[in-house]
Amino acid sequence: MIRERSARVAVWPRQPSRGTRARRYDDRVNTENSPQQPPAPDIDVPEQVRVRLEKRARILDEGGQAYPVSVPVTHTIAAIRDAYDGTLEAGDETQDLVGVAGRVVFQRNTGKLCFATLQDGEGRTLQVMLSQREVGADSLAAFKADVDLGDHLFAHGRVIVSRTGELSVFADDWRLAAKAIRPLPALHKESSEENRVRRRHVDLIARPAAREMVRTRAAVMRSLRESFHQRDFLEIETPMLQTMHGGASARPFVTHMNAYDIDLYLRIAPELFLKRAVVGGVERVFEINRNFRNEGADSSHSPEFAMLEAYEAYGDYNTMAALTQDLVVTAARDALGTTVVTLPDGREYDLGGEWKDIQLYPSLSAACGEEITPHTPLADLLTLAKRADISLDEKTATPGKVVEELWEHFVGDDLYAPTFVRDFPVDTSPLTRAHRSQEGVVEKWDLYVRGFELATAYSELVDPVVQRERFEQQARLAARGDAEAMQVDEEFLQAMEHGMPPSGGMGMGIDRLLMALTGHGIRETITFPLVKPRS
RNA sequence: GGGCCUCUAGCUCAAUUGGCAGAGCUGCGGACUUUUAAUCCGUAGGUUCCGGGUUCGAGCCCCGGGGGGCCCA
Repeated sequence: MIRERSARVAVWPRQPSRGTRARRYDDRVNTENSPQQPPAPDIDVPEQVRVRLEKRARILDEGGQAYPVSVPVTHTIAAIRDAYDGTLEAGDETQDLVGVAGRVVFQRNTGKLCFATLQDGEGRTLQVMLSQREVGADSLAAFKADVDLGDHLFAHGRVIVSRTGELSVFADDWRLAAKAIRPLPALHKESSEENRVRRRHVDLIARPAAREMVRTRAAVMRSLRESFHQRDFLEIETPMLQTMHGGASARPFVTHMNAYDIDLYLRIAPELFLKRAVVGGVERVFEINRNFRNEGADSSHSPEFAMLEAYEAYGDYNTMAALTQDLVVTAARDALGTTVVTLPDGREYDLGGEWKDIQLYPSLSAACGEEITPHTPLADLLTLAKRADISLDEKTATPGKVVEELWEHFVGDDLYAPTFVRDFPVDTSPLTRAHRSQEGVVEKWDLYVRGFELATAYSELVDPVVQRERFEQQARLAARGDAEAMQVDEEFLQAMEHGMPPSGGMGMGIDRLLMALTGHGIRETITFPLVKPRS
């Protein structure tokens, strides 16, 4: 059995506070619950933390509990609100006894009658009233001495409504449910975005929008899975640690496996494994899981992000379009209750109704005023890019890459209402089959919402010979210094050689779906995004 | 990668031309039996992100570094 060293905070007996210097403690000292351990002078402790540590120690000293194993809760805050809100008038008292617990978010301690507002995880609140007449002078004094903002408090008593109309538990008994050592931030002021992200646990206590985002995200995940299950898709988990990186164009993270002494890649996409599952007969398959890309981090990119991929045998990029539209619209209805998204700036767009459907080359030609086709020479495209002030790495530039850059610059940013953009260049889509009727393009669409790419889908390339050629092309790109190019995945090619049925495949960024549905940045949609450590 | 902005008490923010580092909330002590961010009186709380420099004197000016944000690519 592995024993982990427990990290406990050393607490010392009450000392007279003298001077203005912050006290210190050493959180590496294992004191095994002893409040008698002397402080080790190592780390500064703010005054408020010191005071609360002293309260904890005193409570333990006096034989009380700062962290009881449980408290006898009989009702949730929500249950009491639901049962009594609107049924009682100011001053009404019931004989209904309840035991309730929550975090203390406001305290109004008057002389002989104290008020505390308890909050649950959803942000619903309930007032507790503690009267000296009801609980006794000693108990009320202890309440004032022991309970701080941020503590978890348990109260037992009758359900009443105060004279000013606030639904309350009129306590006949109370206990500390868990003592908070760190103070809450000021609840009526917004924290800085950095603090919100770095200390999301505090953000979730303090900010309703943070709580809502977590719940919206959960509702979206649940909705997506439900939509897939209704269509008889199976959910599987494919490897996150891969010996080759492939399935997308992106720089991978590299890690090392000691047992085999080999480098492994954190996956950039689950695509190749999901296709192997389709070859093996899992004909409707999806996965929702994390991808990792070793690229920049900004307001729309995170190095670690949640991805949905789905494959359907005997489907194509048209069936995937219908599927995707339904997934998104259903998720909006399930999570928001409407298909109309209202952005924080007041802007609105509707995910319902018909979605726009445009083609890449014609829409680019119209936007930049020049005819651009799959046959437009690279040199002409580069000239256009230069004129539009788009800087490119000419060493690794291909016609398709430049066309996509041009398209994003001239068209992509303005697409707020959902729009499918169809039929992409061949050389940027090595896993996609050639278009059934148009030369020089592949059957691929990108879905744009709110100015960014939300999803992409292909009629999948299933010809193993063409697939091998495309990989070899990628390998040549890699040799020219393109770090995003795919490697030749022999395992995957052999799987394809066993025969993959004609299929449609789709990938969607889950974080981006949340961004599209809520209008917030990616760091708000991810509960605990990666943040740069402080030095 | 480039440009611009930003970092001050636990939290949110001030600080005039370079001239004694402040407020509100939180904390601590006191008063108060119907409060809603309770109120009132008193009080404590600082490595002004870090390291250099200029200056009689730097939160402020200069150089370098770090964190964060926005815009561009």
